[in-house]
Amino acid sequence: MGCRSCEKPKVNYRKGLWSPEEDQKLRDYILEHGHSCWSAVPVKAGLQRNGKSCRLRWINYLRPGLKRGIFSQEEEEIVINLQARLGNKWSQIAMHLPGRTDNEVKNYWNSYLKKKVIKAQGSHPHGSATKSLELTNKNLLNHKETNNQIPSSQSLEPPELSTADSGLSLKHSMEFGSFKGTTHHHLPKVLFADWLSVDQVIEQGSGSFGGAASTPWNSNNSNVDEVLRPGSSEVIGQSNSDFLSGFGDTGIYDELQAQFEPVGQIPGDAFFDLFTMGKIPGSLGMNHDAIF
DNA sequence: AACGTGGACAACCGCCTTGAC
DNA sequence: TGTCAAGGCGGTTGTCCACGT
Repeated sequence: MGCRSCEKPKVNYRKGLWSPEEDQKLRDYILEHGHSCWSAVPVKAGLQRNGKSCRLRWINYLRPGLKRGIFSQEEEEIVINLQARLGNKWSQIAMHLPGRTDNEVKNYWNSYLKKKVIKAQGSHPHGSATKSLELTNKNLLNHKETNNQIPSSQSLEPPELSTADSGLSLKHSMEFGSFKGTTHHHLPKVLFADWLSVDQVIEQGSGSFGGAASTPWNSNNSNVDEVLRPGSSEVIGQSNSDFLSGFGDTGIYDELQAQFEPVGQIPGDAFFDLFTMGKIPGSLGMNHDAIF
């Protein structure tokens, strides 16, 4: 872990929100060089941030494959269930939710799900397991029975095919009729990663895409590929492990880079309205299905 | 229209773990 | 084997924005 070869110039690190320009610099740098040493990234990328901040920004916001916006019913149930079993092990919980970060899961829990669970417990004061949780476990059991893909209480490792499962669930959640009503009232955010044509990347970079093609998430399983392929789902076949970390094949990333645009640069009125099939920026094309 | 309030989310802080030296 | 620095993670805080008064 330690990287003593890294230079550590004393810098007055910038704090606070990241500007689009900073995002651009960080993304450009990582796409070209990877991040073998986070402490070196800000220096080499020309950022007045510390390495930790860069890492966090990349993982939580810039990393390809991230899914933003409203949690689906299935995702919500997984969070509730795993939180009940694991406690606040957000990174572990996030492993079961492809495209979600621990920070996002944590925020969602703290701002919404926790209250929901407490409320459910309040309305069902008898028994530790609330009706909602019972339902959750039941649903998860059903998933497991049918797909054998949902984390069991015995194995808290990310299930090999959980992306496929989530993919199915998420696909289901995309159906208008099943769209979950939550307290969220924001329009879905669209990130640069969301319109990344990942299948193209995977196909072109098979085996060389930062090891992505050999991850359990998408290896040896055509179902995963089928489910996660743009057009059928919304996330790319990546786990929440550091995506693209330490890669060296810049050819692929040139391709990626050409497709990326930072979210901060998206005109506010240019969001693709999934539900009304409304406006879509011409530059985006339809090869991104990741709206949420 | 102005102000206050609360929710959502981004980012920071601090601790722990890991690995190089 | 001990020390140190980077990475990882969970808790907390800060900021922005929508909504109500």
